[in-house]
Amino acid sequence: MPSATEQRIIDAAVRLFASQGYDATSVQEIVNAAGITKGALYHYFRSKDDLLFEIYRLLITAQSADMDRIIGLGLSAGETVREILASLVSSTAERVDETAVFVRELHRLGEERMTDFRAERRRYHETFLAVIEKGQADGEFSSQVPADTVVRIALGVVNQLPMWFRPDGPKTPGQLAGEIADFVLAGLR
Amino acid sequence: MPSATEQRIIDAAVRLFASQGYDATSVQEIVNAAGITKGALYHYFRSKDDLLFEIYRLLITAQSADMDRIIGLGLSAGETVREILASLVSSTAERVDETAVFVRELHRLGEERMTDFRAERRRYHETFLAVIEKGQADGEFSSQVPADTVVRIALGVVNQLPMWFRPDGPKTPGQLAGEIADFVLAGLR
DNA sequence: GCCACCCTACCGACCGGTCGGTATGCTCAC
DNA sequence: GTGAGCATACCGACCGGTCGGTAGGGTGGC
Repeated sequence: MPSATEQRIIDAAVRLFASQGYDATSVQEIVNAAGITKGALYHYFRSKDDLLFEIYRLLITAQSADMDRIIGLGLSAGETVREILASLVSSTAERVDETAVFVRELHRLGEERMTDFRAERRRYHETFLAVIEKGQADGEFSSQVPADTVVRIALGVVNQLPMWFRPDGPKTPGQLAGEIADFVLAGLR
Repeated sequence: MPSATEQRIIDAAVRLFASQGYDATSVQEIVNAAGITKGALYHYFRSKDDLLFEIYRLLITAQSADMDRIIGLGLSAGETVREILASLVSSTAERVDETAVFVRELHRLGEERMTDFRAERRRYHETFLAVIEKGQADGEFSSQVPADTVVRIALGVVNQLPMWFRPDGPKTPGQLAGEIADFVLAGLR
């Protein structure tokens, strides 16, 4: 469990990285925004890169846990797809800054961490894929469009969400999640 | 029309920006990759930012021209949507690096250029939106999912394309374009 | 024919400033 | 007293951009 100071560093970093980008944000700006000093930051994080990676880790961990929980419910393919999308859209809408940083700065991951990340994403991807393929095999979904393309489309929208979603916009995360799920499921009939 | 040297600068910059990010790429790296010197680069571009903006400009100009051309064909809503997606997916697949830079470094645009860009994107967005709304009004498309959400989904996939599309992958840009168009149109029935 | 003049294209050493990171030491809870 | 939790001062590397200069080709006056 992170200390209060650690949490403030992460919060400040996420906000700044999201609005300016990782490289354009100096460590000094982060510590100023967090109301601490460099000494404190380097007490908790080994490097600026480590701080970025910690943001990734928190996001990925939460998403994977959500996915596993939903799969565990044992719903039908259609209901599972709806639940996954609803949960993903909602959690992404609530953490737009984290997601924006994540999507934009992914390429900064070093070789080793990139490998780890790809493995985790692949697992996530294939879990989702399996749900759709099962739905297709059972005749619940149409097989007109390959399952992997459907997954790409569905996850693509979510990753792009930070580009246009605004918390003060006309639609609540819940509404949006419903509309997106409706559309994806309509495409699978 | 850009000179050969200018073109080499742009090509090198696109490649480096795509693989490392804008800030992480130094001007020196660009000129080394292009086989020229800093003097030459600053002879053609006023700043590193200008170079980035030129990359955006080329991409946006081409996309808008494609869209206008397709609208001008006077096809049905369904055929228009298919044509727009096919052309967008294909051109994006052919210029993954440009698109990756574009999506990732958008936030670096200054105030004025950002305003210009938003106006152009809005125009693009609303042209696409109008096609879908017309299809819905004519009864060619279902109105179950709001047209703006459909547009968001469709354009979202395209922007995410650089994240996973590989030219040496199993699917050609044409196949992919077809599958994506199929799925979007299936969701609109 | 030729030379003075100029212009575009380009070179590369250099500068002011910024940045990530470190070294050192204080302080206070246990 | 001792280690976790910080603050402060500072370092060296690097970066975007500048600037004085050059190479070479075109052009017009004679």
